[in-house]
Amino acid sequence: MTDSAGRATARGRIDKRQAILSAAFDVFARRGYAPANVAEVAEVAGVAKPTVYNHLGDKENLFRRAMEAAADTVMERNLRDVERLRTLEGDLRAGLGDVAYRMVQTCCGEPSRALRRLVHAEVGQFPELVELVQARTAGRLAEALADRLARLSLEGRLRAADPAVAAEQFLSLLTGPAEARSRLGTRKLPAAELRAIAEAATDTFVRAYAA
Amino acid sequence: MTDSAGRATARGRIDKRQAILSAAFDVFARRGYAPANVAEVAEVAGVAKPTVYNHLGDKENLFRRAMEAAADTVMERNLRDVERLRTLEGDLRAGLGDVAYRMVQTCCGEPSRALRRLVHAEVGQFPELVELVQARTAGRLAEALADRLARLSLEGRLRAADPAVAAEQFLSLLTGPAEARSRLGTRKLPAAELRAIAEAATDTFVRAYAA
Amino acid sequence: MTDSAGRATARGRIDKRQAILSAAFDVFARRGYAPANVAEVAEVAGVAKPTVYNHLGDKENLFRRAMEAAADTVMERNLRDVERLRTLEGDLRAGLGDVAYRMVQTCCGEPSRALRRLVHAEVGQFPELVELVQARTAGRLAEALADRLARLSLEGRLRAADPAVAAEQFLSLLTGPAEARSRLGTRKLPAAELRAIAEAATDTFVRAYAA
Amino acid sequence: MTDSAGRATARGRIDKRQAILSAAFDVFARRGYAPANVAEVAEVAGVAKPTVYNHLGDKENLFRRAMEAAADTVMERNLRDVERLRTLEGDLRAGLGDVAYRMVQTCCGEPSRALRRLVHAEVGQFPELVELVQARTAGRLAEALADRLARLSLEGRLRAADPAVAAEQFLSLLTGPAEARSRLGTRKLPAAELRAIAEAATDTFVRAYAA
DNA sequence: AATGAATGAGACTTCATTCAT
DNA sequence: TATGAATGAAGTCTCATTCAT
Repeated sequence: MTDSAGRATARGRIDKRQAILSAAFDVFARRGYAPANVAEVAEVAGVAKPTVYNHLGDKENLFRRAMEAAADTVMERNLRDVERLRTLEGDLRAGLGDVAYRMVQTCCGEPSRALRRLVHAEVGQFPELVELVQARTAGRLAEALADRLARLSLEGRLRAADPAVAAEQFLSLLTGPAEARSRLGTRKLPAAELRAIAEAATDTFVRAYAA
Repeated sequence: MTDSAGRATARGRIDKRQAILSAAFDVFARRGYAPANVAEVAEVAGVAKPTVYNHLGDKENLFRRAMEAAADTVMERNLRDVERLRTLEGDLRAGLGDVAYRMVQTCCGEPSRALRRLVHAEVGQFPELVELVQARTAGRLAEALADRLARLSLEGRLRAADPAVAAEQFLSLLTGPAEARSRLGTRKLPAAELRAIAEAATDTFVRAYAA
Repeated sequence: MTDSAGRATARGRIDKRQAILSAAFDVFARRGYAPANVAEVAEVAGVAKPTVYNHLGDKENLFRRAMEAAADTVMERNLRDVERLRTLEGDLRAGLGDVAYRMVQTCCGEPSRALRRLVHAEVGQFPELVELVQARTAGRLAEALADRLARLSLEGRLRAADPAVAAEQFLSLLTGPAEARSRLGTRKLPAAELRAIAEAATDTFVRAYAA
Repeated sequence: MTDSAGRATARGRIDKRQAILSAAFDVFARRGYAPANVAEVAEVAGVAKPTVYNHLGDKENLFRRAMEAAADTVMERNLRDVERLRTLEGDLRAGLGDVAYRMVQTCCGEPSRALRRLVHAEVGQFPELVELVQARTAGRLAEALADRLARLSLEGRLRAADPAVAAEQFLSLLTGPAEARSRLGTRKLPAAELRAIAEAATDTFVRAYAA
């Protein structure tokens, strides 16, 4: 991390910043914003407390940046799922069902849940996080999905309808029941139940939107 | 201790407890669990700090009881909406649409949103709240809705399907988009948008479930 | 405790006061002055908190009166031991040894220890308690012992010496080692060790004071 | 962190810790454990309240460490007195009397009294302090004294006897009367009375133990 | 006379944040 | 730049004591 003269390299600085942000999200996700303390973040990151302040200012900023970074990470994974939509060549039902299953899985994963939990929790103190995070996660997903659904409409495989609304509803049919059944992540959903949710959502969606 | 004096005292005690619980929910909803402080709860309730402790023990218990009480309040209002389902005599579409509109309204109201926000926020520290609150609010609503949908199936107005799943989906189609559009309550939804959400949800639901 | 008209009798009042004082000493002895709380005293006494205040004013006064009462109780038992000194008719060694044994036993008993502990503990806050309590316990004992030793001097069985000093020393030879060995009451002394202490004290005393 | 800066820092830390411990003993001795408050300790030590917590954890640990440190200090002074026993070359009576006088002086000094008072006071809450403190003060003194008395026995200047018991008794003859006369430190003993006590103790001891 | 309820004051402890090295 | 140490501010909770019945 240091060059021959002992000065920190740019790379080293960045690594340390990443380590801090990652540690911060870890701690915030476990404890929540207020109960989390900077000391623990520093400890998990393997640096001293003032170093956290040097890199990221105060706790609020640390939180914002950590959420941002986490949202980016989650988004990357989400987008990989959306890529699958490209392969909707064969049977519509089967294809959508497969994508749906992947999406519930992702949305029920710890990173997504933690992100969602924290955004909900701190919406009062950090209202801008809703935009910041949702835009990169659920919003981005809905957008990509809408794009694809529009395509399917044009291809005559779905009836004409506002693709944004359709996408929103499809996602709601997935995440709503998943959150309810998992009791907000308290109960781990068995794969079968997850698949059932995906199936039911797809079924309802196709019935309502098939051409 | 007896009769008029006794009843007055007991009533006074209960009133004070209610005042504290109401104040507590108010403060917790505004600040979140950790940042809320008992002093403010006491102030809002118009009592001295130790009185809060006398009545409700410690901060954790105060929180739990306040959430419970708030959930009861919200539930009562929710159930009034569900009553409307009885009047689904005429046009199915119109009837469901009307009920849907009322339900999004209720779910987007401050009490509901605050409750949901707090449950999400503190699910890590108070996992039992999910059951406690959801059972009285969303769960109760879904149940009542399921009952009614089952009836409609028997009457041949909806196709045969698991009414629990149908209810869950109907609610998801309402609350999912509402949460997304209102940015978790950050943005106040105009009545027109709320109605549009209700309409879209009803439309999709009827298409998927009509007999 | 109440007469036919329901008024508390004088006897009832006194009983209640005694109950409170006894409970108070019990609690103070267990917890110490500051950590003891009036609520527990009231509970042990089986009365309500304000009743304690009605009868005994504030916590300080409650403590003083409780100590006084406990000192009286301990004194009574001590004096019974001193009575034994009258029977010092036969062998001096044996007689003194017997009395010594009884005295260490008494001094190591819980009431005596608690009293001593509390006086030591609160000598800073309640300096007058030293006089008040010591006068009735150790002081009274020393005095009685001195009287008896003076008699033995006159009878020519002990050499001439200040009987007050002699008594003081005899008691010190008993209680000093007992306190040290029992680690201030932390360790329960077996009867054999108690007897050994009494024997050693008597032996030294007789060697030093025999005529 | 290295060399001069390092040593200075470490030394500074230690100094601060010592200052806190010393201040703590001061405050505890004046007020007792429970009434003492950490704020005053911090003030007396000239540091901020959290610094006390940084260095010593909580109040209980602060108390224990302060007692330990104070016991060490007292012990050092006690042992200097015991050293005097080496010079028991001339007249036994005179030599012992001299040592006795020094010992009562030490035992009646504020540090000793405060230590004793606190141990007595808190034996209920901190039972391990008895061992911890007594071992370093009275116990250590008794041991050293016993060693010396054993030597005197071997030299034929004292009769054969258990030196531990003899030492214990000698100390009891000194401290018992001193505590009684000073009313547990409430009354300041004039030098003459202190000397009289030392003389009387020595006299009795020599009569009982001289060869 | 006795009690359920209420409160003012204060204690311990934690934590975000800043110095000084 | 990174850190060990220090601190101001704040929060939970307890308790002696007093009202009102």
